[in-house]
Amino acid sequence: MVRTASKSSKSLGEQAYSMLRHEIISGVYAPEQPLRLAQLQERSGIGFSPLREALTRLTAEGLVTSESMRGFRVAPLSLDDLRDTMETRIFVETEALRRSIERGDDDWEARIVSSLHALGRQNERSHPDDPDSLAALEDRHRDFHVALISASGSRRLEQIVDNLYLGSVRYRMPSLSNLSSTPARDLMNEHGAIADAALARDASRAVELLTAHYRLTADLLSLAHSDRMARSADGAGRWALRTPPSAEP
Amino acid sequence: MVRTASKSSKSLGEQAYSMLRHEIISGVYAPEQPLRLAQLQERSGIGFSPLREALTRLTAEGLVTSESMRGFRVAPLSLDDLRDTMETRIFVETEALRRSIERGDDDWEARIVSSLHALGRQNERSHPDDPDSLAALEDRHRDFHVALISASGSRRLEQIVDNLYLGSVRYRMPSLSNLSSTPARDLMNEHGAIADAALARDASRAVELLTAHYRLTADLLSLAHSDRMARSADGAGRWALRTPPSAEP
DNA sequence: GAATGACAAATTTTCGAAAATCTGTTGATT
DNA sequence: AATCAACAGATTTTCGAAAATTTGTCATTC
Repeated sequence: MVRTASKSSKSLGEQAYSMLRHEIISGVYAPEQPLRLAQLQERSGIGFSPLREALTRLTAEGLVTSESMRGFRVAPLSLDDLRDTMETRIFVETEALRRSIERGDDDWEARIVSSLHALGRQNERSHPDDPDSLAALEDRHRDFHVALISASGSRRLEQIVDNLYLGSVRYRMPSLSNLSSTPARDLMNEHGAIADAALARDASRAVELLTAHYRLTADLLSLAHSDRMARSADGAGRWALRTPPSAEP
Repeated sequence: MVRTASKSSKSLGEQAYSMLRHEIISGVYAPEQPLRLAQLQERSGIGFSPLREALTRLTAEGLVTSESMRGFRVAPLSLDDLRDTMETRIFVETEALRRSIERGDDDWEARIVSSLHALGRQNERSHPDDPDSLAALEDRHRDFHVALISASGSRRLEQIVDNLYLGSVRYRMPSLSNLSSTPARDLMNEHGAIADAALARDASRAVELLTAHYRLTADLLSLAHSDRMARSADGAGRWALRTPPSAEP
């Protein structure tokens, strides 16, 4: 029913993967909601095999859970997991940042400057009501953090960072519109300060700023998340943003 | 052709997954060797769909690589990756160990004692010529290291440890027979010392011992690995241990 | 009324063939 | 000789139906 709308060069499996990944991240499906193959096929026009492949991959990445003969569900969210994820990010990314500051060359500096610039531009351009622009903003945000640690010299560390980012972005998306407009927080300033410290090769300051940045994010997201939990306790405001295809019993 | 030989309660996809995982880890297939569906179907009697699912999952876990319309291959091995993986293990596991020593309760201590004991028993029982006993030894070894950090309080950290273990075990397997019989190394003593320090809540000593343990492992594996690379350069001793089903051009 | 079992519906999982894509070869052309 | 197109064979990817499994219902029994 809903068009797939993607590049034709990728296999259907890849298309299904990016589609589902995007939909889960942006909260189209509620946590723990079953992902039924017939339903997904209906929605996307993609057959069982590619859908299954995508779901298997998402399961391995932690966005989806599966039980042996009972199919797939959107992975749950919890305050504990949010905290754990953010603290682990701090632990891993500060190390990667230290190493990058130690080893970074001109290209690394250039990547930081340019990704920070792109983030700023998208930030001006983005509007809280436009989901596409928010997704783009999220991508720029990710690019910046990737750039910061891109001279760590450890492929493994970078993979871990990427995976942890994926684990945390789900908590951010639904409240991004709130956050970016919160006057109490000037994200661009925080990012700029981190970039400055990194470029000045001031490792301890950069690490300090990055840690504060993530701790603050964690706290704000915790707040937003417990709000949501509270609200979804009464039946009124359900979580799913679009097309809750069939309410759960 | 080759019997599947597994519990019937699991889906074929799961069976295919554990089978392939085991075969790749134990070096049945050479790194970079293409894994052709027809071939795997022949070998296992399992259909395309479950095999594909298993390969997708293994790809997400880093044991297999895939290119869009060219199928799957066994992931490559390299000295750089070995070093990176081991250093990252040190970084992550020492932190997890510190936290476990801080937070561990009676159950944690019991898990350490019992897994160390099981490791010792399997070590006596194992014979270098029996692949099954070596696989069992490897499992006990893993259990012990998992037990050490099992009180870290961070699910994410534990997942990362598990994934890194998977990344490193491939380097160990083929040379396990050499290693365990090397007189220069008394693995059981190393493990015992680590366990003692952990149980005595001596964090810095435990971390020091664990680091030395992994560094030594990394060095020995590096040696074994460059030996293999050198030997496989001339055509004679190919890498694959069993059934190189059809030589690559 | 609770528990049990049998049956029907819904869903996942698997298979085998068809479609799409890649690889290598042959032969014609420049 | 090098380049290229067309073709055949091999391989991956996808589809749709069949098989296996779980879930829900309803009558029967205790």
